Amino acid sequence: MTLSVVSVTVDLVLLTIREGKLQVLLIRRGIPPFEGAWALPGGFVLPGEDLGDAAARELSEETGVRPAHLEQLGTYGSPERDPRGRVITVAYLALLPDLPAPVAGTDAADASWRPVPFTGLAFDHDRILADGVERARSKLEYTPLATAFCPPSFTIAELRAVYETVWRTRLDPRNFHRKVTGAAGFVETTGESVIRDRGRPAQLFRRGSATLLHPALLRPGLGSAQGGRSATDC
Amino acid sequence: MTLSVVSVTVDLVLLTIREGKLQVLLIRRGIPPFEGAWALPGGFVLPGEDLGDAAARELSEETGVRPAHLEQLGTYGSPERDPRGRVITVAYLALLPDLPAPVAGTDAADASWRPVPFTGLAFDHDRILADGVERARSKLEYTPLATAFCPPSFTIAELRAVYETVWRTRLDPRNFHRKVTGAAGFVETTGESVIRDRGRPAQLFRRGSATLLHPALLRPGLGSAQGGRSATDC
DNA sequence: CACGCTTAGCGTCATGTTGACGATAATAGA
DNA sequence: TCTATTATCGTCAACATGACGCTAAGCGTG
Repeated sequence: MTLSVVSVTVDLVLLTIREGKLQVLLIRRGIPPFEGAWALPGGFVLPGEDLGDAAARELSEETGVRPAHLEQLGTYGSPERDPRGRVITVAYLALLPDLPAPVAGTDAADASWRPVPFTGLAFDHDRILADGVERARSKLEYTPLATAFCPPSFTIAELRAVYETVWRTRLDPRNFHRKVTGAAGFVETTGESVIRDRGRPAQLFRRGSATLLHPALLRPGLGSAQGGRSATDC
Repeated sequence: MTLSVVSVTVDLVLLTIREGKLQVLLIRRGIPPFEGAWALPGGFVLPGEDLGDAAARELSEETGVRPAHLEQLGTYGSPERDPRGRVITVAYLALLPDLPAPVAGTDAADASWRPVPFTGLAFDHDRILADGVERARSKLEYTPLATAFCPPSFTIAELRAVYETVWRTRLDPRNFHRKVTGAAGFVETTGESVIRDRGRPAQLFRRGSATLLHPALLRPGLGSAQGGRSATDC
């Protein structure tokens, strides 16, 4: 049996909502291949390092934040994906609130948030980014992960803005309010209230303890069609 | 930056339903490490071979069947998972009908179907198997993948037996019939009918064209609890 | 300070989905 | 023919959903 020796990297799809748009953290590559192109942040897995630890380390290096949520997205290993040789990458997905410090101490050439969709990335990162966005869209349906985009306390309207931004849809504020407050463990009230724009003050909420939404918040529109085939299908 | 050179394998979680039980294909290891222990089938990725291709090749080698469905399950890369050194594995999940030929030309010591749950596997395969079973359970909810366990044509009762076996639940035959025939594109009638056990003859169906079930068939019982944290979470 | 603008949050209603379960149909075997 | 057994259709109450009316509670302005 021929033993294939390869290099392994982790790449991060870091999503946030800034200026009302879904954005992804990209770095501009300072070295070949794809010098000057935008790419997902990432790096080689260190010897003796677990994959999830490598992803958390990269996340910390890039943003300085402790991840509210970091999940494995998929592994990409096409033989031609890296001109330097056989490099497979394990992609991770994280959802972050709008960070106060734009991008903390980063070792990359330069890093910045870019609105998605964004194409022309190095390697197969277009595909990885697309898979990450689709994963995020679908996870908002049946998990309370939308709160990962929010600060510790937030209003229902702000949570709704997360859904509207990620799903690129408009949701009825009254029905949304009913469903969010009705889903067990999604959010819990803090007792405080604030005035965000104009109008009546809104209650502040924090994340609840549920890990799964019941009932789920299904995306409107797509009756039974869609079914975006993901990279993990064969 | 220290470049970590590792070996990459693919491992397969092949699930089927035999004798009314959910079973997984295991091989008995003929060489160290874990000589004599049961393990998931798998092998090294060949140079120049894509990950999905490697999984499909292993599947073909083990079972001789063309996969009805083969999806990436996750990647496992703990530094201690293989005593021989740094080996990370990309796990794939396939759901198969009860194969006529038990296990076709296999190169492994010996291979056989074992009922799940089954523990004591080599490496971290206990974990991978558990993740695969949980993935299969959850995919039955919102995809028509249960038909992958069935032969080309099947009765509603046989499809229900798939759900009952995988979910370890009992389902109401009348409600199940209504939901399956009501979900657009799940199954389509062939016009034929057969007598399986005793009783009234049942219509035969084949898979429909849908890739997503609408509405979904949710597992009964688990109100909002569960939330099995998967290996891909961090 | 009254008025209108704006957003929050509650209520209503028709429709669709779900679980529980009754009723009937169609076969084999006694 | 009768009975056991399974398939399939129907009914009903409880709940979820989308569309949308209505009131509450702030602000700014004249």
